[in-house]
Amino acid sequence: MTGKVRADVRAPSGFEMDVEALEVLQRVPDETPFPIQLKEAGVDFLMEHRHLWLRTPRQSAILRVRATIMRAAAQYFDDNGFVRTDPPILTPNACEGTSELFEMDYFDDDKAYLTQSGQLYVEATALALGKVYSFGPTFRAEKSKTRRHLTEFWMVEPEMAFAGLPELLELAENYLSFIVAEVLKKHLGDLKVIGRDVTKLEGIQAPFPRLSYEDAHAMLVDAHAKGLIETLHKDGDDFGSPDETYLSNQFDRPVMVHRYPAAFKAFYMQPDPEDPTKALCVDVLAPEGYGEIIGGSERVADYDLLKSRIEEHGLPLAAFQWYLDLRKYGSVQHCGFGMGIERVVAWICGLDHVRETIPFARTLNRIYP
RNA sequence: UCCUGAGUAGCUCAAUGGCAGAGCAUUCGGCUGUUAACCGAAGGGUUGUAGGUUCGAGUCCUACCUCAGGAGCCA
Repeated sequence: MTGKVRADVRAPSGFEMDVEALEVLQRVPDETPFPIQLKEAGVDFLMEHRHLWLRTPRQSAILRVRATIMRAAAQYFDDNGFVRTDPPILTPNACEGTSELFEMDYFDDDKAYLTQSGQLYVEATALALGKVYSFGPTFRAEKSKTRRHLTEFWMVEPEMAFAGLPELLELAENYLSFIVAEVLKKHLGDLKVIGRDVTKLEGIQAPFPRLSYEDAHAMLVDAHAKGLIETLHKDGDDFGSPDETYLSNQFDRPVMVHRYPAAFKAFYMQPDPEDPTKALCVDVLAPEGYGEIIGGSERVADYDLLKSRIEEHGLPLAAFQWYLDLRKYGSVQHCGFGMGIERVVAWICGLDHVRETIPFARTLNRIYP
């Protein structure tokens, strides 16, 4: 359509266009009308028509916000001395275990796996370049059917040499604050279309609350005594989803839970020198029940300790030889975290499910379209 | 893998064990300052699949399939 735009108080937008010419580019047959109505529809139907669902105002708005989040997620690091070093997507071994990987044949005799994290590789580039990050798709073959899980999702992973947990916490809170600010700067209109309460985002500014595992445990015991959560948290156990939801709901900005028991954490996490049963790690829990959006830690820098950790976890030493080399030839303190883009988009947009945060979500039961 | 719930018209949903319906969409007619319009009419069904109980099953029973979101695990 072409024509002249004029102001008109009767129009909701304040403007009307007087059409002077109209050309039909394509006529959709009446018998097969456009399948998506601006009415309520079921999840299965909408996902089956994801390629057309994208044309609705709300879905378009979400993808515009996602694009800004992805740009901001890279820009912050680019502007702060980090070098982008993307790790391989095809990997020879698991990062932390082998149970949840997508496996494929790699030519004649070998197996390859789709990466579930680039972390081990960015440790290598960090020890070469200082401050680095990676940003790309990752894959988990977990049979998780929840509003927070995709089998294919995008992760951004910074890694810093000569830095430890305190620096990592600062990085995380400044990083998230920057991303939220960028979205608020550019997408108030889109957030309105999405129906997001932006007052919840305006307060997302560093510093973020810090909560030790011990203090978090105490809060959960207290909450259970008051009947606010069903199951009693046992000291020394990991937090369950309901625990994390409760904890995050006690704060109006992301809460950084640190120093979990090393017993149930990954083999590469550095023990706390003040209490070696704890790991120098952090989970950042988003507000409003959106769960863990960042997980990170200081890494084991010592060769012998790392080697014994690998053995304790029953992992094949041969596969980690190169990773051990990083400790053999000039090892220094280093740390990093991984942030799941889709969970951040879901949180910032206030969505019910991460499947709306990515153009074509891959989930346990769907790989079409 | 486990738990819970749901499968009825293109979509969203009704229907005490007793004639399978409504709104939206589609078609036709009317109306209209509309923007998820409004008024009238029409067409549209193997009630997820396979068995079973019953005079009679969308409804009750069994198995299976599909989907949902929760647990576990994770970002």
